[in-house]
Amino acid sequence: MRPESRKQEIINAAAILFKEKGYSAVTMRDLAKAMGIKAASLYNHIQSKQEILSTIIIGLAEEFTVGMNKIVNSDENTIQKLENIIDLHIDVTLRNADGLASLNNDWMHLEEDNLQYFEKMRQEYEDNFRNIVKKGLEKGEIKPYNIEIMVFSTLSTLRTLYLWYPEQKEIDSDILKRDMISVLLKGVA
Amino acid sequence: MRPESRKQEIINAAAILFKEKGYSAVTMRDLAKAMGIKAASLYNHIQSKQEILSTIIIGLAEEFTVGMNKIVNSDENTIQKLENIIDLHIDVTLRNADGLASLNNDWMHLEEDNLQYFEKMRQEYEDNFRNIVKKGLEKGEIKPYNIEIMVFSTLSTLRTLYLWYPEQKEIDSDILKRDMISVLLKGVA
DNA sequence: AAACAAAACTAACAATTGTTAGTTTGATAC
DNA sequence: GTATCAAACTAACAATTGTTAGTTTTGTTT
Repeated sequence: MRPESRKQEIINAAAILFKEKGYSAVTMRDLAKAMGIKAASLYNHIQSKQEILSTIIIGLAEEFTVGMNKIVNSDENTIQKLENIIDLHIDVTLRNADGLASLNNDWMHLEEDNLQYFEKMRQEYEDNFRNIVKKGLEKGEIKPYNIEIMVFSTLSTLRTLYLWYPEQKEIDSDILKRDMISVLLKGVA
Repeated sequence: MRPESRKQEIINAAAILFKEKGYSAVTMRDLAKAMGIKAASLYNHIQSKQEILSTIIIGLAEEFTVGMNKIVNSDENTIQKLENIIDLHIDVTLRNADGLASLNNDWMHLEEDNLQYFEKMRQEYEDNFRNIVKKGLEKGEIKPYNIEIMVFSTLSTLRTLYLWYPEQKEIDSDILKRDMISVLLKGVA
């Protein structure tokens, strides 16, 4: 286990606090206390509170963008693509559940350039998702319900995984993937 | 349309701002500006910023509690009960989408008594939901997937409706209910 | 027109915010 | 043992925060 840089330790601690109270409610003094140092000392490692937030969010957003592009450019069928998207979300969630809280709830506190960059990535991600569902519907691979409702319900479940999965210590990640695919694609009734 | 009290107007304006930036990032001066008055004038109508938050959240939480209790105590079968829960969420979302943002994202900023009260209601709501699914599974009315995954995926979709539905002006609420029930209960594949 | 209440205002407060400047500590390298 | 450098510290700042006190405006009722 290679030792993390002090900067990364600070970012990890911040992600936990941001998850608990949100970016705006966490002060640099809160973060310093969590690290066992004084607030001013944080600035030996980071440039600003904003830098912490953008590091967390932009990194994750780029992970999703890269993952989605691979899936879009593959030659698998619709169902397999949807399964791979579910996989992607579960993988990222297992690796950085805390950061996903910021991605989901605090992206609007990003400043100018990063905010635009983030919104562009999110838009493209949703468009890619929507197009996969649309093509699957045309090819008859999935049922003819309203596209927006299918996209929304699937995406909102995957986006909220970070809140729920870390609590469920009993469930193995492979079992989660299997049952998640079943529930999202085949329904419960 | 009976004229709303000034207090209620302030609470509605606050809910919109809380939805956009979160409770902690909205200042009383922001809220005053949205109302076209000065911050100090707000205090002729409300007691504190905290009172605004708790009014929004506790009211909604009680609506869900009352609605869920009616469903639990009805003698309908599992699928019908799940349909009624979907209905409940859609109804509340249509009536107060802005307030639901606070319920979902800012409940942790409630203070002592209200925080405990809220957490108790949320716990009981989730327990009721889980028990309905569990009973349906025992009676063979729904498929034998992992209960937590079914509860979580359904609930996360319903809880996030507020983010999405107000944007979809094309979709009629009855059609939404029908397709939502289809997607959540019968799957897409 | 006088009285009253509702709702706005100005001015200020004490506390907290992110951040900077300058200094001290502690370990490693020479 | 001295130089070096990362990483901590103390002290302070200007701005912003929720809120209070006291006053003026506005509109309605008598």
